[in-house]
Amino acid sequence: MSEKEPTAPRSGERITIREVAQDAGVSVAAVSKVLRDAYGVSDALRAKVRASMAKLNYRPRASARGMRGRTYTIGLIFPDLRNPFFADIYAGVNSALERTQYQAMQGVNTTSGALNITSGALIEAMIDRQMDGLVVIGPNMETQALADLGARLPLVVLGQHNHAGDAFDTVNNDDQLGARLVVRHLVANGYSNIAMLSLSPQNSSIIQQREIGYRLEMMEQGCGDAINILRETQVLRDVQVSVRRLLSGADRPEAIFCWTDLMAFEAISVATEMGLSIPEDIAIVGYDNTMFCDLAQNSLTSVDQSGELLGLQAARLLVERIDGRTTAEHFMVPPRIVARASAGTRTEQE
Amino acid sequence: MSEKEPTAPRSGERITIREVAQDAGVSVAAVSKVLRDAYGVSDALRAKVRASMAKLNYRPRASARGMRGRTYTIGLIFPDLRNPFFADIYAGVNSALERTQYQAMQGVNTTSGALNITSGALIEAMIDRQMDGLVVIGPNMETQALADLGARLPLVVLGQHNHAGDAFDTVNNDDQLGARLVVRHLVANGYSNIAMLSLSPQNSSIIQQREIGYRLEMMEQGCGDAINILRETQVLRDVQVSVRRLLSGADRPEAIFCWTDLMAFEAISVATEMGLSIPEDIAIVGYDNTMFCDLAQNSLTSVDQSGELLGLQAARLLVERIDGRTTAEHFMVPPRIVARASAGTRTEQE
DNA sequence: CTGAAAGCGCTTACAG
DNA sequence: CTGAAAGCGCTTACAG
Repeated sequence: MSEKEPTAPRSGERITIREVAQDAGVSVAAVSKVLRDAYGVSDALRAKVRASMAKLNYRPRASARGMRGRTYTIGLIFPDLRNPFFADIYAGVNSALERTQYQAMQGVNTTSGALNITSGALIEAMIDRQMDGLVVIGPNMETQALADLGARLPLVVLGQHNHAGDAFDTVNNDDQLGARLVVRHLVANGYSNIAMLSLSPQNSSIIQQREIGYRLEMMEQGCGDAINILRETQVLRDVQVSVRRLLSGADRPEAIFCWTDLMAFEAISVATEMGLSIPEDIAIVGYDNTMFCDLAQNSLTSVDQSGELLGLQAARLLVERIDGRTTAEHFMVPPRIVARASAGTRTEQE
Repeated sequence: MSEKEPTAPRSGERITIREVAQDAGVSVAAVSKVLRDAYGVSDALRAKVRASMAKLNYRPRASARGMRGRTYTIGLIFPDLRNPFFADIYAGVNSALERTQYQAMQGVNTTSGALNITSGALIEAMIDRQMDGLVVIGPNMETQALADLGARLPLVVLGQHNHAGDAFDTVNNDDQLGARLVVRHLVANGYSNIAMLSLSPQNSSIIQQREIGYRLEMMEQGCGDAINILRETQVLRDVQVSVRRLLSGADRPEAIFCWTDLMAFEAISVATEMGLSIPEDIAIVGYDNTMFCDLAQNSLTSVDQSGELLGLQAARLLVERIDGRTTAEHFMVPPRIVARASAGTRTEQE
């Protein structure tokens, strides 16, 4: 190799724990202890080692540490990269990890189109790479599969309401309440014939919770007869066709509650193409309160689920698990409706 | 630990190379060779080892491999997660890696607001974790800093036009041509007073190239007098203020070329709020051809830079570098304009 | 073509 | 509190 070293460490490549030990005049084991903030080192020794580490610009190699201990790396598994909501979660995870030795490495689960099953490949790849723990986001996995995974390594699941004993922690937005808030808001604004655009297949407990919330609140608001759940895949083409059919029908609803902003934007698009005005002809509500909701061309009423807080809690819980907690914890964040023009007060038509 | 093993490997935890060797009746070194597809093993031995690996469900540990050889992990560094364009790049990287042993791990460079400098922290964390190579996307780093990084490990830079000898490969969209295409398209559709909304600080060579393309083509089209470049940070608030000022002025341009779709969506929002119609009052063009361009409420004319192809090439080049190539390669993808309503044919006003 | 041995850079018991 | 030795699971020269 013809590599030139910028700061030219004497031995050749990278500074190792051995060189730090030599420089500080202590044993390799002592340096290791300082590195891990382990119990049983004098302040004097710690200071000497710290000084040498700084002087030599020492950085431990995660893979070597992982051979016996931890890699100080946690895996983050996203279901998708297109939804800007995930950026909030990521920010939260990072801010929780900021003052720790942990670093998050992210992977996106490649779901094959409409099938949308979380493949084990990425998870196995992360385990092969010795992740100390995993945060899995919005997985389309059976609860049992998650429990099995949680038996193999520390696991926090974000966006899954089903528990499985102490196998893993969960962090969730209260999706049932979120859906209720949407219905309440619409009813308060004068809408009663409210349809819901949901996801197919609806094996995700998030979807299930939102559907339940929608149903229950519709009934409580006396709109039980109008309950109408349309389930569609995430494929844009399919969504468009579905929405178009819904809006063309004789019994066109007054409002559509879309399970995610991305679908709501599609609904706005179709309505616009059909020459309908929002919310006069059709009110639309989304979920996630994505940054695009604020744009005037969307002005989409949506449910904020505090993605950053969700990510923060998930990372915090995972580090606790890595540090030895073996009982499950479940964190739930309250949703909040953000009102915009797309579901503004209904004005009588004819 | 009270962990239960699902498939119950005899020894306790995970199957190691030693157990495979024992099962196959060969040496540990032989298994290692089969694992690495290394030169010098008989077909018979290879078959035996493969059979044992499959039977025992053996999976090598990346960190152990990394102690002497490779981790078969490459780092992907994104500047941001909010731009859906990056999802295309990610898909391309993954499809290039699909049939290899390599796995991409992704990190997002946390840029601090308007400052937008690629911090070394994430890069160092990736090096600590023994990434075999790095794909850095749209970095705001000096060319020299990239060259230094390339001297430390295999490096491909995506979205940076400046070369530095053989230190790293680059993969780019032809941004200068892309900007030219925008101007040509607008001029062909009847617009001549075309402003450009660019990024500040414009230390990215992508931005520089797009500005150059805009300037040159404006001059060649005889619109040199109308050249007007506005530079704004990525902060939404700032963009809104800038666009509003631009659109309120007495000399309002006929069209705005925005350096990225995200900014174009903001421009559409501001124009909409001001009661202007698009493209009658103001035409708008973006860059990236994000999925949101297709929505009727945006219908944004944009430049497609084939994100997936960019990602694919970057990963391919990186694996070549890891495999020993030491001379630089530079890959350039031609851009393509995608015409939509936001820059449709200009109709005379007064 | 095949294998025994050393070693990668750490952590982990275990002595002192 | 401190350190010498063994070992984590692989790969790498080097013999045979």
